[in-house]
Amino acid sequence: MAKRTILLVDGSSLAFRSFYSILDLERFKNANGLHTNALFSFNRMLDNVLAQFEPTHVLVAFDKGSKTFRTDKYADYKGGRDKAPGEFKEQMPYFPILLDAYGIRQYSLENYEADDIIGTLAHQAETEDEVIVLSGDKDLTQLADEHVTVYITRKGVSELEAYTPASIQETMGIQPRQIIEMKGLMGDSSDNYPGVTRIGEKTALKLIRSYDSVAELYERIDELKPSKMKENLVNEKDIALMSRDLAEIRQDAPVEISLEETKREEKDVEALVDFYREMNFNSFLENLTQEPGLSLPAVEESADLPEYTLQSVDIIETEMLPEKSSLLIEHLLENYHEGTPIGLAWTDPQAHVVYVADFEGALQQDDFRAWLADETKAKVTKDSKAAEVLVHRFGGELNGVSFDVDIASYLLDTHNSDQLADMLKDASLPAFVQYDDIVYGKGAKQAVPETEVLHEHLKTKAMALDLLEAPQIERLKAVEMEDLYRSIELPLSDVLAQMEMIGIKVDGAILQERNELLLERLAEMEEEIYELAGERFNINSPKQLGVILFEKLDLPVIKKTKTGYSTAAGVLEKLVNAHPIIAKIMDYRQVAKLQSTYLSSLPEYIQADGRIHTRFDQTLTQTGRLSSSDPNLQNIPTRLEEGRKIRQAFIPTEPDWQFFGADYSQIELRVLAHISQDEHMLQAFRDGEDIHETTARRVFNLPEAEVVTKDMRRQAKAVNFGIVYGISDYGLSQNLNIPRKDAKEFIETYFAKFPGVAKYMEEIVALAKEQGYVSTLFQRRRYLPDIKASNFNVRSFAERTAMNSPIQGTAADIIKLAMIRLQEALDEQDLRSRILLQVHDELILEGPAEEMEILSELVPKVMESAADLDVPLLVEYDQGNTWYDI
DNA sequence: CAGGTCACG
DNA sequence: ACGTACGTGACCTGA
Repeated sequence: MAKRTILLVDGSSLAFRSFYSILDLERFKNANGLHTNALFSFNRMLDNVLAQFEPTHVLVAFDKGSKTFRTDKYADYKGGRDKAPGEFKEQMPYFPILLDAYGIRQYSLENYEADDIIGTLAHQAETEDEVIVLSGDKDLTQLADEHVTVYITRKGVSELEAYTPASIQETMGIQPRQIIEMKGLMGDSSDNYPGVTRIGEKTALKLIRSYDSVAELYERIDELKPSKMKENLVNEKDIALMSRDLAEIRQDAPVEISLEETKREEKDVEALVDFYREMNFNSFLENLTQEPGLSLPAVEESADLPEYTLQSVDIIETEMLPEKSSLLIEHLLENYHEGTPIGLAWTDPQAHVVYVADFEGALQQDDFRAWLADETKAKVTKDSKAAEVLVHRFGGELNGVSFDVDIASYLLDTHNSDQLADMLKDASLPAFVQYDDIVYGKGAKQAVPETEVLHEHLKTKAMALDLLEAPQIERLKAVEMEDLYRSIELPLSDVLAQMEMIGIKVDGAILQERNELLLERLAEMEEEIYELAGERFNINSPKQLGVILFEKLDLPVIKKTKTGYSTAAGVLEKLVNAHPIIAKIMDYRQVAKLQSTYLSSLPEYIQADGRIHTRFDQTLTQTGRLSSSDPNLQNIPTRLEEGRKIRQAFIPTEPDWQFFGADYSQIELRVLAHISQDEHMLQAFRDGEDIHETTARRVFNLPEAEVVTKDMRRQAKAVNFGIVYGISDYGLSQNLNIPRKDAKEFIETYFAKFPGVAKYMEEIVALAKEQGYVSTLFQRRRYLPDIKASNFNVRSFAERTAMNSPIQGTAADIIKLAMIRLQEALDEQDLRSRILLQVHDELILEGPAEEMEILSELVPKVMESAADLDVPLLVEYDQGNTWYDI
């Protein structure tokens, strides 16, 4: 018989470990909302293990129910355990499917645990077999012998530690089988059986080393000197014998499967593909295609899908350009402001044709350009903003966008992916489109496939757009977001496209000059810091800095991170009087940030037109805000003067133009006043009061005549921020640098003084628990799957999010609406002024100096009237020659 | 590629 | 008792 390598896996233990090894429940969810973290982690571990050991035989054993012969003997066996979370349990039924697809046998046995199945089979192995036992539970190490090696997972399930008789002898000084004896004496807290009072691992080991076993210990109990320990041993003999019995893994369970039957079968690639598609495990899918000899089965096209024909065209005839169409501009660009798309496809949904063409070639044709620009020709798109920018960059204009599946998908659930296959599944359609990562690869391996493959992919994607529009509209209607979609998000996409295309002019020379200056300064600061530290080290490395501060200089440790000492700004602030090096480091950090993130990087984003074209992501944030990237122009420094100067490099397009900035004053607190209907807050805003001052006056119980000091206002301001964020005493105490108890009192006083706000906070959390989501004034939704989580931290986080999201999200809705109306007004009045940037609660425009007066009227008017709240919206504005000046 | 840090609202 | 303020993106370090 050929040598067998037999892998025996403790499925129950490893499934559970896998769950806790990736606790990102949000990210690991498939399109149906099923959590997939345990399955994913288990699968990854399985791949590693199969590759490492190349077993010829594999069996995965599972527990069967919670009733076993052990619970018969001791009712509390494994009692007192927390119930497995629902997020884990829902994944259990899928382990068998995964393992079946892998061609791996599974087994479970009434009244026995997985351990016993493994013990029994390991025992049946022949001497020439190599047996590998894999578990997350150290109890199984008792099975180790000459031909059985036990591997226990570490660090989640990512590492394996081998246990052999030799290694156990070395670390514990006993034989593997004696682990049972040791457990008999010490018990096991996780399996919840007792052991002898006051005997822990150390004592148990000592006794077993001397007496070999529990049985022998009691035979020779007289050899023990009288002691409390001896008394306990004598008194609790029954317990010791029972615990020993519970600890022993059976090697004679009535297992009805033979080792030979665990021979591995071929992977069932089709089943695995189905499984991975269902779970959205794209990386596994991709790996599968790269295994030699395997070809990915085509995604099945369901019978009830319309048949489309693919037509590749060079010369585009007018009859190929329908009244209504789905338009796909395919690109692999990280940043669509540079580079060239790899393809173009559009549909004729009536004729069931997908036309595929070369993007650049098509844009050189007048008929096609006219069709793109014709706003009466409706186009369903995916990421219309990118499409618009790309068409524009290649000499065309895109009008008539009637639908954007990315935006719809995002509104339906902010967690949704941008992959068409996922959207099809969400719409209960067959997911006949391949994932882009699979067709194109990802990272360094990304490449354009051969034409036939590319065209087929473009065809299915374009078809998907045709099919998705109707169901997505239906779903938007069903959740009352069609209005948000049509009145805000879709028109906003066009406004953002214009803003991105216009870009903002930047004087690179100013930045470069300043960059060199700061580089010199940094070098000097480094030397000073080395001097004070007494050695050279990398100041940018929190790890090295931690060693210097908290070991070498022995400064008090204020806070720890997962990996070591925290050296964050808040910590350094507390240490500033403890050592002169601290101030230098704070200074260094500030300058280094400016230098690396802004001064050295921004010039690289200046394109040939002398302008920076950021991208605004409209389908990313969980609250409805925009985000900006490559570069992020929403976090250009302003709070500190030194950083704020960077804004001097942002200049208007023409010498006689100016910037115009307008921002909402306290928009989030105004929204809160409106949503909560707190009478005091409403009154304060209606009376035009300074909200932080009013808050201070109420919280500190100041009579009319008394003045609110700066410090009172500062503290009240922090509380107001905290309220908007979903306050916690700890957070406030950190922010104000006050004891947690004081912060707690602060919050209680606040809620007593603003009972409407307190009521809102309670009600919104209750509502979130009831319906599973919260919404903004404009019906934008954020689902909060964790709102009922059993884990305190996870649940608390969701609760704060429930309080904050309607506020932040409503503010986002309002400014979005303002942007659309403003763009309309600018167009209508034929102004040359234009919107350049949005920074959450402010808009930055540029225009001819002579239009500034008009803007001073128009912009605040449009912004203030964007929403009709029960408090006025107030907009502050300014104009200037650079961004610094507004 | 994750974690720490820090820039913005 | 738990260990956090809400929402982002970019840079650096060091596995």
